[in-house]
Amino acid sequence: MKGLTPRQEEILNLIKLHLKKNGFPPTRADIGKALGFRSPNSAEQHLRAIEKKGFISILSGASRGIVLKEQGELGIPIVGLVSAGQPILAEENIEDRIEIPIDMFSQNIDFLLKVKGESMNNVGIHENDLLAVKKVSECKAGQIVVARINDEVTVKTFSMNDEGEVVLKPENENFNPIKVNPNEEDFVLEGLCVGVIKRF
Amino acid sequence: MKGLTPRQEEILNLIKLHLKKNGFPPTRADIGKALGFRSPNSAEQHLRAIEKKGFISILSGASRGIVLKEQGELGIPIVGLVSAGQPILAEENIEDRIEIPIDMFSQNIDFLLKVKGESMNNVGIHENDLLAVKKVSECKAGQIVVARINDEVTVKTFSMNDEGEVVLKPENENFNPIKVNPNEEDFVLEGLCVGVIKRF
DNA sequence: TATTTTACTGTATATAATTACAGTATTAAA
DNA sequence: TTTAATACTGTAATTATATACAGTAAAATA
Repeated sequence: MKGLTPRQEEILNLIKLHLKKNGFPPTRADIGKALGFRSPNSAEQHLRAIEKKGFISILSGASRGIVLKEQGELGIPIVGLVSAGQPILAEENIEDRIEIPIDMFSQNIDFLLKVKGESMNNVGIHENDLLAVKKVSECKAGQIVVARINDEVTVKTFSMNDEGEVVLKPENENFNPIKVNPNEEDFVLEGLCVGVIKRF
Repeated sequence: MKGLTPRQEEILNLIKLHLKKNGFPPTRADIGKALGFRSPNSAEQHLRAIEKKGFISILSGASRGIVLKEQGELGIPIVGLVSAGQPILAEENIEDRIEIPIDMFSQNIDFLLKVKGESMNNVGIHENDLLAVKKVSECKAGQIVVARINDEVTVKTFSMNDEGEVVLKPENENFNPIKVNPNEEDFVLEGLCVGVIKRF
Protein backbone atom coordinates (compact mmCIF):
# COMPACT_ATOMS: atom_id res chain seq x y z
CA MET A 1 0.00 0.00 0.00
CA LYS A 2 1.87 3.01 -1.30
CA GLY A 3 1.41 6.51 0.02
CA LEU A 4 -0.98 9.02 -1.44
CA THR A 5 0.10 12.15 -3.27
CA PRO A 6 -0.80 15.44 -1.56
CA ARG A 7 -3.65 15.97 -4.01
CA GLN A 8 -5.00 12.47 -3.46
CA GLU A 9 -4.79 12.95 0.28
CA GLU A 10 -6.72 16.18 -0.11
CA ILE A 11 -9.45 14.28 -1.89
CA LEU A 12 -9.51 11.51 0.69
CA ASN A 13 -9.87 14.12 3.41
CA LEU A 14 -12.68 15.73 1.50
CA ILE A 15 -14.50 12.42 1.37
CA LYS A 16 -14.08 11.92 5.11
CA LEU A 17 -15.28 15.45 5.79
CA HIS A 18 -18.28 15.05 3.53
CA LEU A 19 -19.10 11.78 5.25
CA LYS A 20 -18.92 13.41 8.66
CA LYS A 21 -20.89 16.50 7.71
CA ASN A 22 -23.57 14.90 5.56
CA GLY A 23 -23.65 11.28 6.60
CA PHE A 24 -23.01 9.92 3.12
CA PRO A 25 -20.15 10.02 0.60
CA PRO A 26 -19.84 12.71 -2.10
CA THR A 27 -20.48 12.21 -5.81
CA ARG A 28 -17.80 12.86 -8.43
CA ALA A 29 -19.51 16.16 -9.08
CA ASP A 30 -19.46 17.07 -5.38
CA ILE A 31 -15.73 16.45 -5.25
CA GLY A 32 -15.20 18.41 -8.43
CA LYS A 33 -17.20 21.34 -7.16
CA ALA A 34 -15.32 21.45 -3.87
CA LEU A 35 -11.93 21.40 -5.56
CA GLY A 36 -12.81 23.48 -8.59
CA PHE A 37 -12.75 20.76 -11.23
CA ARG A 38 -14.65 21.44 -14.40
CA SER A 39 -15.03 17.78 -15.21
CA PRO A 40 -16.45 15.03 -13.02
CA ASN A 41 -13.93 12.78 -14.65
CA SER A 42 -11.14 14.48 -12.74
CA ALA A 43 -12.62 13.22 -9.53
CA GLU A 44 -13.23 9.81 -11.09
CA GLN A 45 -9.59 9.40 -11.99
CA HIS A 46 -8.43 10.47 -8.57
CA LEU A 47 -10.78 7.99 -6.96
CA ARG A 48 -9.43 5.22 -9.14
CA ALA A 49 -5.90 6.09 -8.13
CA ILE A 50 -6.82 6.20 -4.44
CA GLU A 51 -8.59 2.86 -4.75
CA LYS A 52 -5.54 1.35 -6.45
CA LYS A 53 -3.48 2.38 -3.44
CA GLY A 54 -5.94 0.67 -1.15
CA PHE A 55 -7.43 3.54 0.80
CA ILE A 56 -10.97 3.25 -0.51
CA SER A 57 -13.04 0.90 -2.56
CA ILE A 58 -15.43 2.00 -5.25
CA LEU A 59 -18.65 0.05 -5.62
CA SER A 60 -19.36 0.10 -9.31
CA GLY A 61 -22.85 1.08 -10.29
CA ALA A 62 -23.82 2.39 -6.89
CA SER A 63 -24.22 6.13 -6.52
CA ARG A 64 -21.92 7.53 -3.83
CA GLY A 65 -20.45 4.04 -3.57
CA ILE A 66 -17.20 5.11 -1.97
CA VAL A 67 -16.18 3.02 1.02
CA LEU A 68 -13.34 4.00 3.31
CA LYS A 69 -10.97 1.15 4.02
CA GLU A 70 -10.06 2.09 7.56
CA GLN A 71 -8.73 -0.82 9.50
CA GLY A 72 -9.39 -1.28 13.20
CA GLU A 73 -13.03 -0.37 13.63
CA LEU A 74 -14.30 -3.77 12.59
CA GLY A 75 -15.97 -4.75 15.82
CA ILE A 76 -15.63 -7.90 17.87
CA PRO A 77 -15.55 -11.09 15.77
CA ILE A 78 -18.22 -13.73 16.26
CA VAL A 79 -16.53 -17.13 16.01
CA GLY A 80 -18.64 -20.04 14.82
CA LEU A 81 -17.39 -23.57 14.31
CA VAL A 82 -13.63 -23.67 14.64
CA SER A 83 -11.95 -25.51 11.79
CA ALA A 84 -9.45 -28.14 12.86
CA GLY A 85 -5.87 -26.98 12.74
CA GLN A 86 -6.86 -23.33 12.50
CA PRO A 87 -6.30 -20.60 15.09
CA ILE A 88 -9.57 -19.62 16.72
CA LEU A 89 -9.54 -16.16 15.14
CA ALA A 90 -8.74 -17.38 11.61
CA GLU A 91 -10.84 -15.48 9.10
CA GLU A 92 -12.67 -18.64 8.07
CA ASN A 93 -14.05 -19.11 11.57
CA ILE A 94 -15.47 -15.59 11.80
CA GLU A 95 -19.19 -15.52 11.04
CA ASP A 96 -19.79 -11.86 11.68
CA ARG A 97 -18.58 -8.89 13.66
CA ILE A 98 -20.44 -6.76 16.14
CA GLU A 99 -19.51 -3.62 17.99
CA ILE A 100 -19.47 -4.04 21.73
CA PRO A 101 -19.20 -1.06 24.05
CA ILE A 102 -16.01 -1.25 26.10
CA ASP A 103 -17.87 -1.06 29.40
CA MET A 104 -20.32 -3.84 28.62
CA PHE A 105 -18.36 -6.54 30.40
CA SER A 106 -16.00 -6.37 33.35
CA GLN A 107 -13.05 -6.87 31.06
CA ASN A 108 -12.20 -6.06 27.46
CA ILE A 109 -13.20 -8.99 25.31
CA ASP A 110 -11.36 -10.38 22.29
CA PHE A 111 -14.07 -12.41 20.60
CA LEU A 112 -17.53 -13.91 20.91
CA LEU A 113 -17.82 -17.68 20.61
CA LYS A 114 -21.05 -19.23 19.42
CA VAL A 115 -21.79 -22.04 21.86
CA LYS A 116 -22.29 -25.63 20.63
CA GLY A 117 -23.77 -28.34 22.83
CA GLU A 118 -25.53 -28.57 26.18
CA SER A 119 -22.65 -29.23 28.55
CA MET A 120 -22.90 -25.88 30.38
CA ASN A 121 -26.68 -25.62 30.66
CA ASN A 122 -26.72 -25.38 34.46
CA VAL A 123 -24.95 -22.05 34.48
CA GLY A 124 -27.27 -20.66 31.84
CA ILE A 125 -25.06 -21.27 28.83
CA HIS A 126 -27.01 -22.88 26.00
CA GLU A 127 -26.53 -23.76 22.34
CA ASN A 128 -26.05 -20.70 20.12
CA ASP A 129 -25.44 -18.30 23.00
CA LEU A 130 -22.58 -15.93 22.39
CA LEU A 131 -19.79 -16.34 24.88
CA ALA A 132 -17.82 -13.17 25.55
CA VAL A 133 -14.20 -14.31 25.73
CA LYS A 134 -11.03 -12.56 26.80
CA LYS A 135 -7.74 -14.11 25.76
CA VAL A 136 -5.67 -15.02 28.80
CA SER A 137 -2.57 -17.07 29.50
CA GLU A 138 -3.58 -18.08 33.01
CA CYS A 139 -6.80 -18.74 34.87
CA LYS A 140 -8.09 -19.74 38.29
CA ALA A 141 -10.11 -22.72 39.49
CA GLY A 142 -13.84 -22.19 39.11
CA GLN A 143 -13.59 -19.90 36.13
CA ILE A 144 -15.37 -20.76 32.92
CA VAL A 145 -12.82 -21.08 30.15
CA VAL A 146 -12.56 -21.76 26.45
CA ALA A 147 -9.95 -24.42 25.88
CA ARG A 148 -8.67 -26.57 23.09
CA ILE A 149 -7.84 -30.20 23.68
CA ASN A 150 -6.28 -32.12 20.82
CA ASP A 151 -7.54 -29.49 18.43
CA GLU A 152 -11.11 -29.52 19.71
CA VAL A 153 -12.58 -26.37 21.21
CA THR A 154 -14.64 -26.69 24.37
CA VAL A 155 -16.19 -24.54 27.10
CA LYS A 156 -15.94 -25.82 30.68
CA THR A 157 -15.25 -24.83 34.27
CA PHE A 158 -11.53 -24.96 34.94
CA SER A 159 -9.65 -26.51 37.85
CA MET A 160 -6.59 -28.66 38.55
CA ASN A 161 -6.27 -31.83 40.63
CA ASP A 162 -3.51 -33.11 42.92
CA GLU A 163 -1.82 -35.02 40.10
CA GLY A 164 -1.28 -31.78 38.20
CA GLU A 165 -3.91 -32.62 35.66
CA VAL A 166 -6.27 -30.03 34.21
CA VAL A 167 -9.87 -30.85 35.06
CA LEU A 168 -12.56 -29.40 32.83
CA LYS A 169 -15.94 -29.75 34.48
CA PRO A 170 -19.16 -29.54 32.51
CA GLU A 171 -22.10 -27.85 34.26
CA ASN A 172 -24.63 -30.53 33.34
CA GLU A 173 -25.13 -33.86 35.13
CA ASN A 174 -25.38 -35.72 31.81
CA PHE A 175 -21.76 -34.97 30.98
CA ASN A 176 -18.54 -36.18 32.56
CA PRO A 177 -15.51 -34.12 33.53
CA ILE A 178 -12.51 -34.20 31.23
CA LYS A 179 -9.05 -34.73 32.67
CA VAL A 180 -6.06 -33.65 30.67
CA ASN A 181 -2.39 -34.09 31.33
CA PRO A 182 -0.87 -31.11 29.54
CA ASN A 183 2.40 -33.00 29.10
CA GLU A 184 0.80 -35.86 27.23
CA GLU A 185 -2.04 -34.22 25.42
CA ASP A 186 -2.39 -31.01 23.48
CA PHE A 187 -3.96 -28.43 25.80
CA VAL A 188 -4.37 -24.76 24.89
CA LEU A 189 -6.17 -22.18 27.02
CA GLU A 190 -7.94 -20.02 24.47
CA GLY A 191 -9.57 -17.61 26.84
CA LEU A 192 -11.67 -16.72 29.83
CA CYS A 193 -15.42 -16.35 29.67
CA VAL A 194 -16.39 -12.94 31.02
CA GLY A 195 -20.00 -12.86 29.86
CA VAL A 196 -22.78 -14.30 27.75
CA ILE A 197 -25.18 -12.80 25.24
CA LYS A 198 -28.41 -14.63 24.48
CA ARG A 199 -30.53 -13.64 21.53
CA PHE A 200 -34.15 -14.79 21.34
CA MET B 1 -42.17 14.08 17.77
CA LYS B 2 -44.69 11.27 17.58
CA GLY B 3 -43.73 7.60 17.68
CA LEU B 4 -43.07 5.48 14.66
CA THR B 5 -45.27 2.57 13.63
CA PRO B 6 -43.61 -0.87 13.80
CA ARG B 7 -43.17 -0.87 10.04
CA GLN B 8 -41.63 2.58 10.05
CA GLU B 9 -39.31 1.55 12.84
CA GLU B 10 -38.31 -1.45 10.78
CA ILE B 11 -37.39 0.84 7.92
CA LEU B 12 -35.47 3.22 10.17
CA ASN B 13 -33.52 0.26 11.53
CA LEU B 14 -32.81 -0.92 8.03
CA ILE B 15 -31.38 2.49 7.17
CA LYS B 16 -29.16 2.47 10.25
CA LEU B 17 -28.01 -1.05 9.50
CA HIS B 18 -27.28 -0.23 5.86
CA LEU B 19 -25.36 2.82 6.99
CA LYS B 20 -23.30 0.74 9.38
CA LYS B 21 -22.64 -2.08 6.97
CA ASN B 22 -22.04 -0.09 3.78
CA GLY B 23 -21.08 3.34 4.95
CA PHE B 24 -23.80 5.13 3.03
CA PRO B 25 -27.60 5.23 3.11
CA PRO B 26 -29.77 2.92 1.00
CA THR B 27 -31.74 3.96 -2.06
CA ARG B 28 -35.52 3.58 -2.26
CA ALA B 29 -34.90 0.47 -4.32
CA ASP B 30 -32.49 -0.94 -1.73
CA ILE B 31 -35.12 -0.54 0.97
CA GLY B 32 -37.77 -2.07 -1.25
CA LYS B 33 -35.59 -5.01 -2.09
CA ALA B 34 -34.79 -5.69 1.56
CA LEU B 35 -38.42 -5.59 2.60
CA GLY B 36 -39.95 -7.17 -0.48
CA PHE B 37 -41.61 -4.11 -1.97
CA ARG B 38 -42.40 -4.24 -5.66
CA SER B 39 -42.44 -0.52 -6.00
CA PRO B 40 -39.74 1.96 -4.98
CA ASN B 41 -42.58 4.30 -4.16
CA SER B 42 -43.47 2.21 -1.12
CA ALA B 43 -40.11 3.08 0.39
CA GLU B 44 -40.50 6.71 -0.67
CA GLN B 45 -43.79 7.05 1.17
CA HIS B 46 -42.41 5.46 4.31
CA LEU B 47 -39.45 7.80 4.24
CA ARG B 48 -41.78 10.78 3.94
CA ALA B 49 -43.75 9.55 6.94
CA ILE B 50 -40.60 9.00 8.99
CA GLU B 51 -39.33 12.45 8.03
CA LYS B 52 -42.64 13.99 9.05
CA LYS B 53 -42.23 12.45 12.48
CA GLY B 54 -38.79 13.96 12.77
CA PHE B 55 -36.52 10.94 12.74
CA ILE B 56 -34.76 11.62 9.46
CA SER B 57 -34.46 14.35 6.91
CA ILE B 58 -34.56 13.74 3.19
CA LEU B 59 -32.35 15.89 0.99
CA SER B 60 -34.32 16.39 -2.16
CA GLY B 61 -32.50 15.70 -5.40
CA ALA B 62 -29.54 13.99 -3.76
CA SER B 63 -29.21 10.27 -4.25
CA ARG B 64 -29.15 8.40 -0.95
CA GLY B 65 -29.85 11.74 0.72
CA ILE B 66 -31.23 10.31 3.94
CA VAL B 67 -29.88 11.93 7.09
CA LEU B 68 -30.50 10.53 10.55
CA LYS B 69 -31.58 13.14 13.06
CA GLU B 70 -29.52 13.05 16.24
CA GLN B 71 -31.42 11.35 18.97
CA GLY B 72 -30.24 11.70 22.57
CA GLU B 73 -27.23 9.39 22.79
CA LEU B 74 -27.83 8.39 26.36
CA GLY B 75 -27.74 4.66 25.87
CA ILE B 76 -30.17 1.97 26.94
CA PRO B 77 -31.28 2.29 30.58
CA ILE B 78 -30.53 -0.51 33.03
CA VAL B 79 -33.54 -0.90 35.31
CA GLY B 80 -32.93 -2.26 38.79
CA LEU B 81 -35.59 -2.67 41.46
CA VAL B 82 -38.83 -1.11 40.32
CA SER B 83 -40.39 1.13 42.95
CA ALA B 84 -44.06 0.47 43.64
CA GLY B 85 -46.39 2.81 41.81
CA GLN B 86 -43.70 4.02 39.44
CA PRO B 87 -43.50 3.40 35.70
CA ILE B 88 -40.72 0.97 34.90
CA LEU B 89 -38.63 3.63 33.16
CA ALA B 90 -38.98 6.21 35.92
CA GLU B 91 -35.64 7.89 36.53
CA GLU B 92 -35.40 6.51 40.07
CA ASN B 93 -35.40 2.94 38.76
CA ILE B 94 -32.55 3.51 36.34
CA GLU B 95 -29.25 2.30 37.75
CA ASP B 96 -27.10 3.00 34.75
CA ARG B 97 -27.12 3.35 30.99
CA ILE B 98 -25.16 1.41 28.40
CA GLU B 99 -24.81 1.76 24.66
CA ILE B 100 -26.09 -1.23 22.75
CA PRO B 101 -25.48 -1.63 19.01
CA ILE B 102 -28.81 -1.71 17.15
CA ASP B 103 -28.04 -5.03 15.51
CA MET B 104 -27.12 -6.79 18.72
CA PHE B 105 -30.55 -8.31 19.20
CA SER B 106 -33.21 -9.32 16.71
CA GLN B 107 -35.30 -6.33 17.69
CA ASN B 108 -34.69 -2.84 19.00
CA ILE B 109 -34.70 -2.92 22.77
CA ASP B 110 -36.11 -0.30 25.11
CA PHE B 111 -34.43 -1.17 28.37
CA LEU B 112 -32.36 -3.76 30.26
CA LEU B 113 -33.91 -5.24 33.38
CA LYS B 114 -31.69 -6.57 36.14
CA VAL B 115 -33.10 -9.98 37.05
CA LYS B 116 -34.13 -10.77 40.63
CA GLY B 117 -34.81 -14.33 41.82
CA GLU B 118 -34.33 -17.83 40.47
CA SER B 119 -37.66 -18.50 38.81
CA MET B 120 -36.31 -18.63 35.25
CA ASN B 121 -33.12 -20.60 35.90
CA ASN B 122 -33.99 -23.42 33.50
CA VAL B 123 -33.83 -21.16 30.46
CA GLY B 124 -30.53 -19.72 31.55
CA ILE B 125 -31.86 -16.58 33.21
CA HIS B 126 -30.29 -16.07 36.62
CA GLU B 127 -30.14 -13.42 39.33
CA ASN B 128 -28.45 -10.20 38.19
CA ASP B 129 -28.54 -11.11 34.50
CA LEU B 130 -29.58 -8.23 32.28
CA LEU B 131 -32.75 -8.94 30.37
CA ALA B 132 -32.99 -7.13 27.02
CA VAL B 133 -36.59 -5.98 26.79
CA LYS B 134 -38.63 -4.48 23.99
CA LYS B 135 -41.86 -2.72 24.89
CA VAL B 136 -44.83 -4.41 23.25
CA SER B 137 -48.59 -4.29 23.59
CA GLU B 138 -49.15 -7.90 22.58
CA CYS B 139 -47.32 -11.17 22.86
CA LYS B 140 -47.66 -14.83 21.97
CA ALA B 141 -47.78 -17.97 24.08
CA GLY B 142 -44.33 -19.31 24.88
CA GLN B 143 -42.62 -15.95 24.81
CA ILE B 144 -40.71 -14.73 27.82
CA VAL B 145 -42.23 -11.49 29.01
CA VAL B 146 -41.83 -8.81 31.63
CA ALA B 147 -45.17 -8.19 33.32
CA ARG B 148 -46.53 -6.33 36.26
CA ILE B 149 -49.17 -7.90 38.49
CA ASN B 150 -50.67 -5.72 41.21
CA ASP B 151 -47.69 -3.41 40.89
CA GLU B 152 -45.09 -6.16 41.14
CA VAL B 153 -42.71 -6.74 38.24
CA THR B 154 -41.98 -10.31 37.19
CA VAL B 155 -40.34 -12.26 34.37
CA LYS B 156 -42.13 -15.40 33.17
CA THR B 157 -43.16 -17.42 30.13
CA PHE B 158 -46.49 -16.13 28.85
CA SER B 159 -49.58 -18.10 27.80
CA MET B 160 -53.36 -18.04 28.21
CA ASN B 161 -55.70 -20.78 29.39
CA ASP B 162 -59.22 -21.75 28.28
CA GLU B 163 -60.82 -19.53 30.92
CA GLY B 164 -59.18 -16.47 29.40
CA GLU B 165 -56.73 -16.14 32.23
CA VAL B 166 -53.16 -15.10 31.75
CA VAL B 167 -50.78 -17.88 32.82
CA LEU B 168 -47.26 -16.89 33.77
CA LYS B 169 -45.06 -19.95 33.95
CA PRO B 170 -41.75 -19.93 35.81
CA GLU B 171 -38.96 -22.02 34.29
CA ASN B 172 -37.95 -23.69 37.53
CA GLU B 173 -39.64 -26.70 39.17
CA ASN B 174 -39.46 -25.04 42.60
CA PHE B 175 -41.87 -22.32 41.56
CA ASN B 176 -45.56 -22.43 40.71
CA PRO B 177 -47.32 -20.84 37.75
CA ILE B 178 -49.22 -17.63 38.36
CA LYS B 179 -52.74 -17.26 36.99
CA VAL B 180 -54.15 -13.80 36.54
CA ASN B 181 -57.59 -12.70 35.50
CA PRO B 182 -56.92 -9.33 33.85
CA ASN B 183 -60.45 -8.19 34.69
CA GLU B 184 -60.02 -8.72 38.39
CA GLU B 185 -56.38 -8.05 38.94
CA ASP B 186 -54.03 -5.40 37.71
CA PHE B 187 -52.05 -6.88 34.81
CA VAL B 188 -49.67 -4.85 32.67
CA LEU B 189 -47.47 -6.28 29.92
CA GLU B 190 -44.27 -4.30 30.25
CA GLY B 191 -42.33 -5.90 27.46
CA LEU B 192 -40.97 -8.85 25.55
CA CYS B 193 -37.63 -10.43 26.37
CA VAL B 194 -35.50 -10.49 23.23
CA GLY B 195 -32.17 -11.36 24.81
CA VAL B 196 -30.02 -11.72 27.90
CA ILE B 197 -26.63 -10.37 28.89
CA LYS B 198 -24.64 -12.16 31.58
CA ARG B 199 -21.63 -10.55 33.16
CA PHE B 200 -19.19 -12.69 35.11
C1' DT C 1 -69.75 7.49 9.95
C1' DA C 2 -66.42 10.19 7.49
C1' DT C 3 -61.72 11.11 7.23
C1' DT C 4 -57.08 10.41 7.88
C1' DT C 5 -53.21 7.48 8.31
C1' DT C 6 -50.87 3.46 7.09
C1' DA C 7 -49.16 0.35 3.77
C1' DC C 8 -48.75 -0.86 -0.23
C1' DT C 9 -48.75 -1.70 -6.31
C1' DG C 10 -47.54 0.05 -10.77
C1' DT C 11 -45.95 3.18 -14.31
C1' DA C 12 -43.45 6.90 -15.96
C1' DT C 13 -40.08 10.46 -16.17
C1' DA C 14 -36.74 13.89 -15.11
C1' DT C 15 -32.53 14.24 -13.22
C1' DA C 16 -28.53 12.53 -10.57
C1' DA C 17 -24.52 10.04 -11.07
C1' DT C 18 -21.28 6.78 -12.96
C1' DT C 19 -18.34 5.90 -16.31
C1' DA C 20 -16.47 5.19 -21.04
C1' DC C 21 -13.83 7.61 -24.62
C1' DA C 22 -10.78 11.15 -26.35
C1' DG C 23 -7.66 14.46 -25.30
C1' DT C 24 -3.53 17.95 -23.06
C1' DA C 25 0.37 18.90 -20.11
C1' DT C 26 3.62 18.19 -16.36
C1' DT C 27 6.35 15.44 -13.35
C1' DA C 28 8.49 11.10 -11.56
C1' DA C 29 10.41 6.66 -12.42
C1' DA C 30 12.76 2.93 -15.27
C1' DT D 1 14.93 8.75 -22.73
C1' DT D 2 11.04 6.28 -23.01
C1' DT D 3 7.42 5.09 -20.04
C1' DA D 4 4.34 5.51 -16.45
C1' DA D 5 1.99 8.19 -13.19
C1' DT D 6 -0.14 12.56 -11.99
C1' DA D 7 -3.43 16.05 -12.80
C1' DC D 8 -6.43 17.73 -15.24
C1' DT D 9 -10.55 19.35 -19.56
C1' DG D 10 -14.60 18.09 -22.20
C1' DT D 11 -18.35 15.32 -24.12
C1' DA D 12 -21.54 11.78 -24.16
C1' DA D 13 -23.87 7.62 -23.08
C1' DT D 14 -25.87 4.68 -19.89
C1' DT D 15 -27.56 3.49 -15.68
C1' DA D 16 -29.09 4.67 -11.09
C1' DT D 17 -32.20 7.14 -8.43
C1' DA D 18 -35.70 10.21 -6.89
C1' DT D 19 -40.04 11.33 -7.35
C1' DA D 20 -44.55 12.64 -9.48
C1' DC D 21 -49.05 10.71 -10.59
C1' DA D 22 -52.74 7.33 -10.27
C1' DG D 23 -54.47 3.85 -7.89
C1' DT D 24 -56.18 -0.13 -3.96
C1' DA D 25 -57.17 -1.64 0.65
C1' DA D 26 -57.19 -1.98 5.55
C1' DA D 27 -56.82 0.09 10.03
C1' DA D 28 -56.91 3.95 13.08
C1' DT D 29 -58.93 8.23 14.38
C1' DA D 30 -62.19 11.94 14.77
